[in-house]
Amino acid sequence: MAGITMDARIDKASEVDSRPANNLLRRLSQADYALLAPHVTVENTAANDLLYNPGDDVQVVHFPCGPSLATFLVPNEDGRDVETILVGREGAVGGIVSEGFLPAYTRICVKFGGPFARVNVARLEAAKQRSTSLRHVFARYADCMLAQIFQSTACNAIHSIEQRTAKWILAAMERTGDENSVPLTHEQLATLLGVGRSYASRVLQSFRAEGVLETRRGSILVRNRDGLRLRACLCNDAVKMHFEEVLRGVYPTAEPSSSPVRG
Amino acid sequence: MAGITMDARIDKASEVDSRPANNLLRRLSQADYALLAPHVTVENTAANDLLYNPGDDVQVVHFPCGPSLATFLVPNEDGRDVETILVGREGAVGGIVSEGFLPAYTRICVKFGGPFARVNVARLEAAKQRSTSLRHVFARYADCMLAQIFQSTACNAIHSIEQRTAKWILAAMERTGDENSVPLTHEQLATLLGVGRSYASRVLQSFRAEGVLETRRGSILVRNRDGLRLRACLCNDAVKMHFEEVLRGVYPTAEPSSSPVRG
DNA sequence: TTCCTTGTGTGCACAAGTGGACAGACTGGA
DNA sequence: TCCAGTCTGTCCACTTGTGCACACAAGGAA
Repeated sequence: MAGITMDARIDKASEVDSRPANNLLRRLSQADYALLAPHVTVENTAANDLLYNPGDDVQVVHFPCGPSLATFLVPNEDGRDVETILVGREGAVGGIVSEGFLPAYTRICVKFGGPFARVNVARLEAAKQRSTSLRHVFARYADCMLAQIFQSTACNAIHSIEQRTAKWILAAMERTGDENSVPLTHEQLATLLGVGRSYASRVLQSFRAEGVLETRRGSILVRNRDGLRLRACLCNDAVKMHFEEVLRGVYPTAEPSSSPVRG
Repeated sequence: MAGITMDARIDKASEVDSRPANNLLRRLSQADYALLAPHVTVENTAANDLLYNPGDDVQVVHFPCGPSLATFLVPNEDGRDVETILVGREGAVGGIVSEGFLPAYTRICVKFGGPFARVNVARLEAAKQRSTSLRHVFARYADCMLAQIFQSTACNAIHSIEQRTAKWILAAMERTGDENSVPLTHEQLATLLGVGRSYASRVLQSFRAEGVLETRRGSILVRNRDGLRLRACLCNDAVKMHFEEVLRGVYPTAEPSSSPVRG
């Protein structure tokens, strides 16, 4: 514990690197993370795994790591779920706002499979009670998540399907860190936007005609990211700005945050 | 303080009645409310007063009382704000999720004027630190508010303007306690739904043709509430159910909660 | 009363999005 | 290698919603 400054710095750096690849967890101070560390486990998930169904007791917070992605689905009278927001390595799902032990309102679903860190919500709440700074990080993230949902509400009200399609693809790529592909069928894209499949195909077709992307069976390859940005609404950017104000460095940047190794 | 049981009971009842007419404040135990009471003030507002603009530091929690109504507006690139959720006497606005002292993401606007109770957010947070039960009431409300926004996101994605119009009118009436009128021009209705004015007029016209409502210059008179319910999506009900599970009795019922005085 | 502003009803041409259909193209597994 | 199931591109008729225009109605101020 009482190492010289240099050692402490090195310890801290390597300690952060050994944490799960989730920006929220990595944002915590060493002391704060130490409160959680004994209760953190990591599990692998596959696409379409369900983390919560409406009405489930929320007892575990899930932190997407690396390229994993979760979404909140709102069930609908026809049985069609509507996808609302994406959560990747910048955040967490489950009891973030409610502080747990309440019935889930939405369904939470793994969109792109991969590792998720898990912490029991009671352990997290206990840690929040012990550390103000830890509590604040989570309150700040809750605020960012709220911003994301608000923006999404507005976006669905007024932006065209073309804009929303482009937005969704960019948002997914930012979070996974994948520079140019999204593993998604037209059908899945249509469902998550809440639109008809044939129209989704047509939008992709128009993007393809303009050289913005290519389509493969089951995936979309982005060829011109700036072109896609031009066709997207600004909802992503608005949310990103709020993240930067409230939780600087947590929102994934375009540059892969992993290895800036040169040489 | 050390009165006999009977006196205490009477004290409590009258004490609740003397609180501002906000269901969240009235839901608090006497002890919890006592922590807040010294810091509660009540102010009158007029329609279109702004409580927060995006970027403002959130320092005060506002509790709509009686028929007052606030809305969260998401600013848009064209300058058109998009209205997202309504908050009436079942809730509060400002720092509910963020716990304050962060820049506001949305604009918060008084939709229908009237009294609002105000509490400094730092005072509220201090009270939450002292009382677990008080903290839980607010965490539960935050969860309900989140549910409301999620539902709104889904609603905007898939429900028709006719359904959303009916939903909005019903939601506003539930909250104000006004049994059959909503003070709104077609223009305002259109703006808050994010649609064109002429189409909003046409939807109202069709409702009128079916005997569901009448229109006056600047207000809408509901003639057949069940008919309106039939034409609305079920989003209101889904949110209401979550309120009942999580914060029973806080969501305003159809019956005016005020004076069940007989004789 | 008269004027002037704001709100309302409606017509029209057009854009956006739906939902069903179907042929052809991929791809994994037998 | 072939088959079956899924995914994709495109067509079509139709509904929903847009945006603009314009005449008329209501109601407060002078």
